[in-house]
Amino acid sequence: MPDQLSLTFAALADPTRRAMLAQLGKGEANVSDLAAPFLKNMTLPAVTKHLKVLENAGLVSKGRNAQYRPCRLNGEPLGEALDWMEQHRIAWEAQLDRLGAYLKTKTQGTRHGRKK
Amino acid sequence: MPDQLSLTFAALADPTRRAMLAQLGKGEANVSDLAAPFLKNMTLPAVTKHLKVLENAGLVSKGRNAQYRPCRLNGEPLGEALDWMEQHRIAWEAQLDRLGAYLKTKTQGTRHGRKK
DNA sequence: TTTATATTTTACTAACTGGTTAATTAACCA
DNA sequence: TGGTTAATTAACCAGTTAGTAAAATATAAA
Repeated sequence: MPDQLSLTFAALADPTRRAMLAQLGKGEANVSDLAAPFLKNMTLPAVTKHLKVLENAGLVSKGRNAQYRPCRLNGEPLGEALDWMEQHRIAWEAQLDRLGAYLKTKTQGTRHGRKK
Repeated sequence: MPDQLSLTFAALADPTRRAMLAQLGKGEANVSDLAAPFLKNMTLPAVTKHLKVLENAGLVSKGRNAQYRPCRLNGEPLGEALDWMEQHRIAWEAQLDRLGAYLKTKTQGTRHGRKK
């Protein structure tokens, strides 16, 4: 049984699932709404499976409304994954500094503006 | 051939690999240095394979020094993954707001330092 | 009650993952 | 030269993943 962080990252490791999450970020959606953009490329059961991965990772929860299953985002595990990355970002960048690379061109401006 | 973002998240979806990245964040390390903390749980070829996943995702690059293979972090794809998450964070949190949930109980304090 | 819509389940693939042991390559050291 | 250390490769296995087609379930609508 993998840890939560691994479940979350694994769930993110697929463009279909990332797109579904992005759409859910705009609000609740039924399975067929979520599936619509992908039905050119895959069948509905395939989408159901992706959704199941997102559910098992705790990123999405599904309700019931008649024959519909309205899905909504659960941001918490995503926040934990983001935390992990933020927590190590400093070290990566330090590593990059050691190579004298990327930082100037990539992380200026607002990108990771958080701290305090 | 999966996209870079998927490769990156897939590489992160394993605690051994995350630990290796964390160690590399502190500086270069040879394969056996990287392997040391895990040799109670797995063999060296297993570590080599994990390292290969990190290399294929472009997160780690390996040099040569005599019989050693000094590995170092390449933070760039990690930054891209972080960007993706940051970019969608707002939407997740908006979604949470809509439910009036979690934020007060879960993210008070420093975690996702966001507005009042 | 029948029919249509929304979604899931089942059963089946092919490919990938994460691990193993044993053998191999590469470079140093005596 | 022979031996040791560092790391990879090869061959194999069990379990998971991502997809399919076809059947089943659940609810609404006529």
